[in-house]
Amino acid sequence: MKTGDRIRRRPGEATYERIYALVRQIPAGYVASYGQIAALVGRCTPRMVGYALAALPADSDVPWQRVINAQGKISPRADSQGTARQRQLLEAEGIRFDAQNRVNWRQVRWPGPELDWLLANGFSPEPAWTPENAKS
DNA sequence: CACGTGACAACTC
DNA sequence: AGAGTTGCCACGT
Repeated sequence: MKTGDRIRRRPGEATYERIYALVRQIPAGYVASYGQIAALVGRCTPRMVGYALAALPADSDVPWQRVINAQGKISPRADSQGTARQRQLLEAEGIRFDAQNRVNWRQVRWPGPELDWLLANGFSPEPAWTPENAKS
């Protein structure tokens, strides 16, 4: 170990790629929060998840629309049309929004990947916390 | 409920 | 090679 090794990450596995790998596991009909993804990735902030998703190319195979904020709402961003598109994609997958434009977390929250998948892909078996849990 | 605070990697010159 | 730019959040008070 040299003095610059703050974060141990596997060679070739950039943080963004790990975020993408995780988001790819979210099945249609479920959504995850930025904080939930961040907790699974480890050494990652919810904001970074947003950064990573914002950097995705349009033709990406990552289901970015399945990640929303802890309030259960679609995060506003620069391109307002993108927000509408995200909602459209989610509704096509069966996600319902209430009058406040929020989803019902208890119904559609992604439980997370299988334990063996986590282990096989170098993720921590137990996420420290999720924002939704921390509040309650 | 509104506000301020915390905290990061990838890309582009 | 290094500095500057960019970008979809959560929490406590």
